[in-house]
Amino acid sequence: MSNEPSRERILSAAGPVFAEKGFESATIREICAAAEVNVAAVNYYFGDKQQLYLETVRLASEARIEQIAPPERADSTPAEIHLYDHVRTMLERMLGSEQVPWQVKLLMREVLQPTEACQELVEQHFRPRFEYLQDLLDNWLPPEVPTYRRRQIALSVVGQCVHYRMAGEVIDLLTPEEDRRQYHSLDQLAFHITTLTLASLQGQPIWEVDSLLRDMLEDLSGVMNSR
Amino acid sequence: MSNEPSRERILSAAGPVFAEKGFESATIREICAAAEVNVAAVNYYFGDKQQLYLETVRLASEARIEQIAPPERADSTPAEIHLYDHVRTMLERMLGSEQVPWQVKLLMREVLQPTEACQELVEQHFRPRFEYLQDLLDNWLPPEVPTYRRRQIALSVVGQCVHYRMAGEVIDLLTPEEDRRQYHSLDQLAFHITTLTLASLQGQPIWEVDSLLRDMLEDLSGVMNSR
DNA sequence: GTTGGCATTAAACAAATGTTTGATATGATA
DNA sequence: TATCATATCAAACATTTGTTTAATGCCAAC
Repeated sequence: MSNEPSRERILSAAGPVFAEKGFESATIREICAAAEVNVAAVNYYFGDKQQLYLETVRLASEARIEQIAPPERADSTPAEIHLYDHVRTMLERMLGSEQVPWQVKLLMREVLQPTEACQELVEQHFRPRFEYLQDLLDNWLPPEVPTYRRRQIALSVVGQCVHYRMAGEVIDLLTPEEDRRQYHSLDQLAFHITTLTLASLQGQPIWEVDSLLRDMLEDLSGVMNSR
Repeated sequence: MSNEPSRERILSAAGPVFAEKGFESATIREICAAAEVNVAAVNYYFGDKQQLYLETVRLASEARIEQIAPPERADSTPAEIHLYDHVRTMLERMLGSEQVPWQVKLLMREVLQPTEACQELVEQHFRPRFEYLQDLLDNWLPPEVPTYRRRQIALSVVGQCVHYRMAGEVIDLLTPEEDRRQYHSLDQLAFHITTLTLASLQGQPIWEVDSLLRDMLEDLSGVMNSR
């Protein structure tokens, strides 16, 4: 860590600080202290505070996407599993690892209160994934369902996932700790959101879709031990 | 406005400023300038910046809740309509009026990054409404569905609503402006979220629930012209 | 009219902020 | 060795921050 060149040390240190405090409240002095470099280094390497911030956001989104990829599946894998994979990957990117990674906190700030960095973020990362989700949903939607309705359903899926991150602390206050430990694992959240979505698309109540999807997942885990 | 007593003028001015910039980035000087009072007035009336902030959050939640109440319904009104009303009211509180009211922005900040003010907020406002929603869902859930599953379904409903506020700016980037104008009205968003939820509970695909709920709403609007 | 408590004011304070400066060290190149 | 661009440093700079102070204005009560 300490033998990294200064420029990289600053970037590594800036990420968590910007994520935790936001652009305004983060101070160059705190970042430089964490990076063990002189306060003048930020201006020397990046020009000013804002350009350091922009560079940090760029790295954050790339890093988080590359960190967690959806599992590879055989072509014959049923669409239900692909939907489950997508939901679970989304959740894992946002909730994965015991404490929230700084990359996620930083991206959340951009979503909630976009700066210059946001447009790039949407086009490079969000839009492609969102369109893939819409294509997935076509497996169940009859062709006469209009485009705007497809988008709304996809937004519903994303909204359910994002909620556990955005409102995470409030949800924790609303949920008994016992239940949280037991039922808020990545797998179980992904399972719930997938079945609720499938139920509304297939015309079966949730609790029936539950066992269907559960069987599919168990078949898979016989073949490969993902999950 | 100018004849209000200073203390109230400060509170009125502080709301929008805190909402827009957050606690740290908002400055006492800006608030006092907007309120047309001396910089010392905040410390005189509230002690310090933080206590002014706490007071502002308290007022924001109360104001927003009282501003928008769900419509009154006859006892015979079907549960589907009550669910629709609840969803629509939630959406209206968060999205209502053309520009986002400062109260909502402030509460969003608390949800995303809770301070002292958040716990009070949850117990006073969020928990009662959340429990009402869970009770509503019991109309469709068979009694053997466990408590944690009820809560998850309720969280899914809330998550879909909140998403349009939290990620509003990103959703705007993902949605053609034409579609936004045409299909993102309060009524239509509430309609979509309600039917998707009902579909998953009743075992009918969305597009069939659509016409069912639409008929119910039209029956109502014959009696009273809410919506 | 004087007193006394409350409200308001301009000014000052200490601390923290982003940024700049000028000197010093380093290490390759000639 | 001398040269030179790069990298690092402590110190200073000019602002801005929340907060305090001490003086002044106001107005009802006695």
